[in-house]
This record gives sequence, C-alpha cells and structure tokens, in this order.
Amino acid sequence: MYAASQPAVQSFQPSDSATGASIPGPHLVAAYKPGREIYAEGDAVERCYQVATGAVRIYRLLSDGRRQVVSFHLAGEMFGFEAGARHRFFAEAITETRLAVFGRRPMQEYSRELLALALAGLARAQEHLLVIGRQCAVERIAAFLLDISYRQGDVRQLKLPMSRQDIADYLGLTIETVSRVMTRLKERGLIGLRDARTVDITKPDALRSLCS
Amino acid sequence: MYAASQPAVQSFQPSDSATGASIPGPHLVAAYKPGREIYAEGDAVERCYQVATGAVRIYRLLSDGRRQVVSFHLAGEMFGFEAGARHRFFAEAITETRLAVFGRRPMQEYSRELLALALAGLARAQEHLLVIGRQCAVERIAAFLLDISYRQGDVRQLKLPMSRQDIADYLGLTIETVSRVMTRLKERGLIGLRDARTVDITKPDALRSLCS
DNA sequence: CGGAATCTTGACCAAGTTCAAGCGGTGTGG
DNA sequence: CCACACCGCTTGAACTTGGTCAAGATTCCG
Repeated sequence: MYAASQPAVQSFQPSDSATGASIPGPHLVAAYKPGREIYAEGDAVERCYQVATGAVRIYRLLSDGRRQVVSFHLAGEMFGFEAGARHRFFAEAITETRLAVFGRRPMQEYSRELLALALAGLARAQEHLLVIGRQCAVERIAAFLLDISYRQGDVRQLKLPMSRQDIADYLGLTIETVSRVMTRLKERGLIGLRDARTVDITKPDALRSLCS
Repeated sequence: MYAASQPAVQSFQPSDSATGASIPGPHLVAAYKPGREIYAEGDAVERCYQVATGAVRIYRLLSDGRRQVVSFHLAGEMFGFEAGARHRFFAEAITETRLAVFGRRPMQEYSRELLALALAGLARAQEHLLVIGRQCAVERIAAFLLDISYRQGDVRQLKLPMSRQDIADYLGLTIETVSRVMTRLKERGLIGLRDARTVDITKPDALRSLCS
C-alpha cells in the first residue's frame, strides 16, 4: 500500500542514474552494536549514512516517555540528512549494524542526489501519515508487513529486525495491540509466524486488500 | 511544539539567504476559487507553487472515502515538489487563493534551494507524525493551533482558513472531536472563539504546556 | 425569509489501551 | 547441569478515549 514510492535500494552511487554523478571514493565504515546510538537529538548534523548491513530506527521521545519512531532504515537505505543544523531525532542501531558514513563536504556538493533522497523521504513520511492518521490497527500492521517485505526485495518470508515495541511506536499503537493483530492475522491464515520476528506472508493479496 | 522547525516564510527568492541564489524573473500567477483543484493524484509533476495569498490543502483519499490531509500551505509557503514523475496527492485551494507558479526548468536548476525546501517539508511531516502517532486529541489541537499561529507570524488572534473537517482530516480525528476539544479549550479559558474560524490564543503558555 | 452548509452538543458504542498475569527462550551462576 | 531470573512476547479482562449516530444551533447567502 505504501510500498509504491519506495526504491528497493537508495544510493549515492547510482550506477546508471539520470544524473550520472556519484560521490567519490573512500568513506568511513562504522560498526554499531544493537541499541547503540548513532546520533542524538541536538547533535550537529554533519554526516549522513547508508546502511550496509543491519537496521536503524529514527525516533523522538516525549517528556513523559512516549516514543514515536518516524522511520526504519534497512540495508541500502540512507538517512541522517535534516533541515537544520541540529538533529531533531535520535538514530539507533536496532541489530548489529554497519554504516557507510559520508562527511559534510559531499553533502554540500551533491544537492541533486540529496534532493532525490530528501523527496523520497518526504514521500515515505507522507504515506506513513496516511497510515497512522486514517487506518485502523489491522490496516497499519498489514501495510507495515508489506512495506518491509517490499524493502527486503519482495520476499515472502521476512525477518523483522525490530521488536514489537519498535513496531508499536512506529505505527502509533501499543505492543499488546501489535501482538494481538499479528496472532489474529496468523489465525486467519494471512501470515505465518515461525517465531515472533520471522513472518511468512502466505496470502500477500489478502494482506494487500486489507490496507484499502 | 512543532513550530520550531518552521520558517515563517519560505521562498525561492531569499533576499539575504546563505546561498545568494534566486530563481529569476517573471513567473505565472494563478488565481483559484475555494475548493478548486490545483493538481490531482496521478497528474505529472511539472511545476511547483508558492502561495501568494490564501491557503492550500494537500491530501489523499482512501477508496472508502477516508481522507488524510498531509499538509496545509499558507501565504509564503511552497509546495508541489514530489519524488516521482506523478503526484501522489491532491492539492486544492481552501479559500480564494493566488499562486506563483514555477515551471520545470527552474526546478531542475535550483536543486540546492529545492533541497532546503524538501528537507523542511520532511521535518514538518516527521513532526506531524509525532503528533498524530503519539498525542491525544487535546494535544493535537493545541499543537495545531500553535503551529498555525506561528506560521501566521506568531499572532495572538488567528483566522483559520480551513474547516473543522479539514482540521479533523489533518489531525486524524473526527469533526465532532475537533469541535468538542475546541469548546473545552474555550471553557478552560485557553482560547477564545470569536467565531468558529477566528481563534484568540489567550494563554499561549498553557496551550504550549498541553502538547508536552 | 428560507435553505444549505458548517458547526456544536448529547447519548451510546467500539477500537484500542491499560493493567495484570503467564509463556517461552536464553543466559548465568551456584 | 539445573535452577532461576530476565526479557520479549502473548493473552485476558476491565476501562477509556475518541468515534458514531442523531439532533439542534449558527452562519452564510441567495
């Protein structure tokens, strides 16, 4: 449902892109343990990142502890560019994660490439707004599973890197609701749950028709 | 709460911006009656727009009629740039509206300026995600009123160009809930309601402390 | 003045939250 | 090696927020 706008892999080095440009040569690769912070709210924006392996969550905390995850980033996807000089969200590795890191210089020089990425990010945020603003719990979960499946290469069996709590905070639900909906989808035969993090999409069309 | 990232006025022609660049000369100015469509979902993306006067809503419809307004654009603000070749949202004039229209050429040549706009749009969408995903009805309305007030120049008395239905569809609520919360805020003395569209923010700090 | 939007209000209802308990796997220390 | 504690997940029951449905009130205009 909201996979449509999602390129399978984002990259600064498009092999055959319309622009022909690419960010040159060697760049840092950093490794992060699960839960490790990549940047914090308030930090200066001076790099951007591409996930080599693993997964990342971007989120914000409210003063009373409520958390909103605004995006996940899987292998191949870029993140870290923001409007102002300071980050307004936290970024954390979800699993064992390796990142390609791009410095300030490239970011300023490659505004055309960054523009495409920013516009793609905007599109995804807007799709997500639609899901959170106007869809019920089942629809949100269905859309989420399809989106992740699509981003992992339209696989039938997907490995969720994130916890139920992460999913809940991404979809504006509680962990209990996520859990309940998952089991309900399993009972209805739309998905299989090998374990909590391993989902088989047994009836993709049925799932798709769920998120109107 | 989410006004912080919002420049008071966005422009392709920043008088004293860091870039120094500006998009040259004459461009079309178009007028729209209330409710008139500016572009539709599926239309080719070939212009972008700056609101001269009036207000615009950007939205998407679900097949069963549910609507999500993803953004409003007030005087000075730009919209219309999207990731793909086709629009994935509708744009409509809310009130009597005049728009400055920019063609394809400038859009391709001014990626730096567009990048800033896209990043600002991304920031706003993400803030909005936080509001819709994790805040209750009162918090949403409080944040909304403060945001609009800020964007109209931090005025105490604000004129809402949009209907209760527009607000509801923007905040992921129903028109009834919006109405109830408004009257409750009035009863508590946080705002005054001259008429439904004219709001006095009598206690801005109290309102601010509402949206945690 | 009449009619149509738009907005408000009330009573009831339901989806999702909260609170609480239990399950299952994993890792650790006795 | 087993016992135990921990963590993430699931499940159930009661509750609450916001939604639905229905009726009025207001405003806007012709």
